Amino acid sequence: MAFATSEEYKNMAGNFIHDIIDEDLRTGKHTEIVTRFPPEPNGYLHIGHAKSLCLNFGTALKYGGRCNLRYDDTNPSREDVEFVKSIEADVNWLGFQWDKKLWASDYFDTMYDAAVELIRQGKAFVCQLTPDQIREYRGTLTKPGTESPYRNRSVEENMELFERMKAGEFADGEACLRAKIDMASPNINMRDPVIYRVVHVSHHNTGDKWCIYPMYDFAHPIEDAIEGVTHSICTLEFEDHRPLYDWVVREVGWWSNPPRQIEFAPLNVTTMLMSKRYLRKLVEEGKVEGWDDPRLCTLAAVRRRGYTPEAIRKFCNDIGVSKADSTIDIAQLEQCVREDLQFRVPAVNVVKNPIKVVIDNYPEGKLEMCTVENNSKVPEMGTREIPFGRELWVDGDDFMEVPVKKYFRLFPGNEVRFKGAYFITCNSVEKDDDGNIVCLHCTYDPETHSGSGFEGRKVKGTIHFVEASTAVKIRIREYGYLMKENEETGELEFDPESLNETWGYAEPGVKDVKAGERFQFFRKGYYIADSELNTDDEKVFNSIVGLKSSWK
RNA sequence: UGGGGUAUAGCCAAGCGGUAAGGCAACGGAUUCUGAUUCCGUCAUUCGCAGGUUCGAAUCCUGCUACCCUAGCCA
Repeated sequence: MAFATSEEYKNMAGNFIHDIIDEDLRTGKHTEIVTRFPPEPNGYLHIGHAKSLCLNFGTALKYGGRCNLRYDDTNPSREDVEFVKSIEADVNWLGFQWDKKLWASDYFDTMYDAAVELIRQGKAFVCQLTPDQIREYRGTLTKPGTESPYRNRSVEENMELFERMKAGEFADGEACLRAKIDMASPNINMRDPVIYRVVHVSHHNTGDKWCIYPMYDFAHPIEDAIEGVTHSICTLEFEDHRPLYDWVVREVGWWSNPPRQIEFAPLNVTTMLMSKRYLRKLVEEGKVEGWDDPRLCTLAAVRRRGYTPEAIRKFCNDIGVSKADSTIDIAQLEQCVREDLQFRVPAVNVVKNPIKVVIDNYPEGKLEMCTVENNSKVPEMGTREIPFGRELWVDGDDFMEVPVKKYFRLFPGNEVRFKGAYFITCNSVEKDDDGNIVCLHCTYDPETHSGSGFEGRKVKGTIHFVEASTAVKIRIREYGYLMKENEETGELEFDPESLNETWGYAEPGVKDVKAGERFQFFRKGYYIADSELNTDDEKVFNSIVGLKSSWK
């Protein structure tokens, strides 16, 4: 496993969060930087989480600090430890190591004590309004709320009631603990927010010890404070909650140097939908193969699709961090993937929509081996031998019966280089009765073999081929992305045609490829041997990203 | 209609009173036994709009406008 290095982040372009940290370091407010990544275990991590991961772990790496992985498991009714394994695998795969692995539920005792402390100070009360009533009493965006009739209970009464809540004497929704702040606040989060609720559900970690659970707004600042988190980095939607976050750590009063919440804009990528809710729906409705369907934006999916952690980290560094709403073009992500792959992935000859070529002046039955580079940019990756013979397959895109202008691959009367082999001239096209191409009749020039130093004449085009008698048939799964723009509304919607299966031939060497190996298919882009579907008999490749091509 | 946020190129994004970095995309051109890669070049007289302060404003002030978030006992 190749973990991210501090080098990778030390020199990263500054962002406004690091400006704040630099200032805190300069003034001596902090000497060590502590961050955290706090997923709720209720789904798979996706590309959007990758940005948060890179920010939190990257910041810790940059400043030589620490970053904890902490599960925000304060609501037992919607979490599932099933997801824990995948979350940890994904964090590690992306290349990050947590300092400590923690659970919010480990702090339930402390949180309970903190709630009692607020009650003792007269800053929290047990409310027995129904959920509907609480909503009515809360007021609206423009109208202030009204105070709960239970707001002015005595400390003793609140203590007793809260104890009874804990003891299970109330059903779900019959009572809750609320912070006593300000029902007239223009910030709705400050209108006596609920901080503890009754949930009679067994918790994966604490079992049936509790039937009351803290709300996010109360729990999160306490979790951060307990762990000594210095900078609690989260997305923009929590900006309005910051006053409450600060209120909790201040009023509980147990921490002298409490954490600071800083918000950044969440990641959006064109054609990728980051909504966990929607992802779950697609999985449950069977519209996709699972959480790791390569069309999805989950880390498990892009891993299967063939993206590398290095490419994703580069992407996250490249896009920067700000508070402006943004949608990054998928092309930027794909460019990072190509950039990373091009120096570490070998090429393999593969043809799609194959067309048969017969070299009429080449001896029948003869096979010779041609030497080709595994990666033209990395000589250390060596060479391999591929067979050349009388009958070959070429890619459907490499032949045009009637060439358009500036097309310099195969067409009747044209001579091209078969990469690693000879100059080949296309003489005629043989067709069946229906007009379908049977084969291309060609001739080769024995003097033009690769490496022979032949300089007699030049050709403009170089194409690749697969020798027919040794060719391996392969299945190719070309993944688009899950969503496409509706042409009328412009809205993103599920694209049922985002998976296209096709087939082709590859050079014999692919028999030995192992699941998960990546290749550059000549002129076709980058592919990965599918780790789920690959068998000894059938090689299946998933598309990663296409090659750029200036020729249309 | 309250409160909170954000506006710099097609998409991101630096910039913090001294005359608009960088990346992606696009477009030219060179090299290439992959129309890839690589390489060079072009791409904001202007920073949402309107005023003001200043020798000087994307940066400071005033007033607008647009978009996002926000009324869970979710996180």
